[in-house]
Amino acid sequence: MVHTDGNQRKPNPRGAGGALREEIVQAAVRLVRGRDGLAGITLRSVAREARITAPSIYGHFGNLDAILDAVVDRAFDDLTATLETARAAHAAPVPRLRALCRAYASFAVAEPRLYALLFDRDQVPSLRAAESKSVDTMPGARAFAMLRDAVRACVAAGDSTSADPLRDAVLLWTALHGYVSLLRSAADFPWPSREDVLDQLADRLALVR
Amino acid sequence: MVHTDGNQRKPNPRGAGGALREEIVQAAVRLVRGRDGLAGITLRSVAREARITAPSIYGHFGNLDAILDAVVDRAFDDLTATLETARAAHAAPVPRLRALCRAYASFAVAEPRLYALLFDRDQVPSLRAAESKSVDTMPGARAFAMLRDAVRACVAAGDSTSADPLRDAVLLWTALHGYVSLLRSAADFPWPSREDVLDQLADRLALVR
DNA sequence: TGTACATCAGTGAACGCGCGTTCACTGATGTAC
DNA sequence: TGTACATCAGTGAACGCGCGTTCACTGATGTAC
Repeated sequence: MVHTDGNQRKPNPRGAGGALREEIVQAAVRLVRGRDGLAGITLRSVAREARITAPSIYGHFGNLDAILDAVVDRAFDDLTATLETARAAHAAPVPRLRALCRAYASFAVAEPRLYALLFDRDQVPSLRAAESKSVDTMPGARAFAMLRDAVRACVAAGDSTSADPLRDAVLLWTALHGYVSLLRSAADFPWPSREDVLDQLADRLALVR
Repeated sequence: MVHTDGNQRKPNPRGAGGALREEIVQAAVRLVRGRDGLAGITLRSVAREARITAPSIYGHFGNLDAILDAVVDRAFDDLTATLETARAAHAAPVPRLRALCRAYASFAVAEPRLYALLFDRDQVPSLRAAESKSVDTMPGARAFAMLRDAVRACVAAGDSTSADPLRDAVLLWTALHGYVSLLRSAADFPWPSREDVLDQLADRLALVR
């Protein structure tokens, strides 16, 4: 007996095989968010979480990596949505840029294991490198594009002296990523306040006047 | 038969049980550096790499995490040594600071999986958080202290306008970490040249005149 | 100097477990005639 | 309207494998007498 209680899934109706695919992804998301993070994820553990048997996975995903790819796409969607909400809340370029930085950090702090899944994976063994995706089709492209556009808007409004907004957006992104990554792995470190760190990074790297 | 060839270890001499401990650590380092990184490491794989049987590990380490802790310490020693070499090569504060940044990035690029082991581990399930180490006793303390002192030296020499060198060293460290981490996980990204990124980060975050 | 014995360093067999994957199957639902 | 059948969605048993860990052991080396 796989399930601990007597509840038995009843199969999805005929045309709705895709519904289980969605349930599998959601189960994997729950496990990644959970205490063990990536370490606790196996094909069988995802099946248990989704309350199905392990072989049922194969109808929807070829292997565990395919499931994780779907989780990555989902997490990038969530990150992008978070940033879009922050962007919509501010019209002036500089407050908008700072709000994006805060939203980025908030997402990473609120969902540390989901965030780590996005960026802490070694890319070499995956297929993504071989596909040689361009920037525009990279999963995080929309998120980065928002940051880049926000820097450009600061320049256009005369609030930034940046001579190379694209490069400076890259600098800001790397710094944001480094900050939230180290917050997680070096939690004991005597960090300055989050607002201070984020505002200083944004002001200095985007060359805000 | 565990070994593929006929070579049989001959036990270390009486007082030299510690020699095997060292060989185990070195074997684990080789595996972490190898293609599979952390994913390929098990207690048995370490034993195979060290050409001993799995139970022999227990004479020297309680479990796999204890071995990895030793690998982390070793890697931090290597990182620190790399930084010390770079520091010794320059006397003037600003060139010295920039050299430290370049050395930090070089280490991370040359040893991506070893570097990831240092910082990409989730700290929560480990014992390190519970030990509540202070900054001074954190494994990477010496490395960070070098960066901090380099920023302070720039201020003392009038080459930096930083009003808070400690905080600005933190900013620089986070940015360096973010850069080398993303270099690994987003290798497809159209990165600006490494020299440009590193010099801009150092100049802006350490407020070099 | 000899010899019995303790200690050290590591081996080899065995265990139970969870894993990925395969295979034949079941039972409900839609469809052709 | 019936009924045979195909298809769909998922089950359950089984497999071989590598894992961590235990246990009794071996054989070399040092030590007490």
